[in-house]
Amino acid sequence: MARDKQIYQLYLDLYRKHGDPARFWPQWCSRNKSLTWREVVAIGAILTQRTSWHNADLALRNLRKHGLLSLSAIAGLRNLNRLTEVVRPAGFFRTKPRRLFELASFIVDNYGDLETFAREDLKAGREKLLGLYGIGLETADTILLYALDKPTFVIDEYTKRLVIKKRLSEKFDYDHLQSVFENSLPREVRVYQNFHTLIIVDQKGEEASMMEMVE
DNA sequence: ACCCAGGTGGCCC
DNA sequence: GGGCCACATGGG
Repeated sequence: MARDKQIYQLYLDLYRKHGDPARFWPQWCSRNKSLTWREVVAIGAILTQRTSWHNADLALRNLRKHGLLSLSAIAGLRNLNRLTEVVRPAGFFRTKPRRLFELASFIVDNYGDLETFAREDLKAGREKLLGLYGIGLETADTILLYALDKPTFVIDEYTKRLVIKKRLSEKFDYDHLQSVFENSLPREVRVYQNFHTLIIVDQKGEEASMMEMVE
């Protein structure tokens, strides 16, 4: 089977096996979309860097409890002392608060909110996110795909493991793997979102802990 | 007492 | 430009 057909078939198989992966997304992401759901996704993308979702979730709950679960609240902070304490469960307390503040002030100062930033086209928005401290390829694509509904495929550790296991590529650098997936799938945001989630759910098991942070 | 988890930036050669 | 390495917390 040609590689592109094989990859799309893999998506169909995973979908059939696990069902609609949207049910694994946190409630604030799937249903009950509040005005700030994009912001929670973007903040979560930074908090979960090299960190279990459970720990990132503890930090998200803490942010909400302290009224800091929004980009404007974070951007308005005088210093990072309180933010540091609040996101501590997510680890990397020296870097993550600064990364959150950089993203928040960039969006708030230049666009006001993520709805407005989402008007940038994919390529321009991606370049701008990548220019921020602490936002690399995976975090940028995660924000673009899940918070801004842009069609860019996220390559993470789970995706790489799948590529190795199924021998989908000989090269493993980010850009190449991304093109392998994007060239094999219909260019649809929902397909990219579903596939990425399914890859994780398939490896972690059905109890994928993304379901936490309910209300 | 280990080992791991949706990465990133800063070194080194 | 690829190949290491520190970074921090909570849970198994």
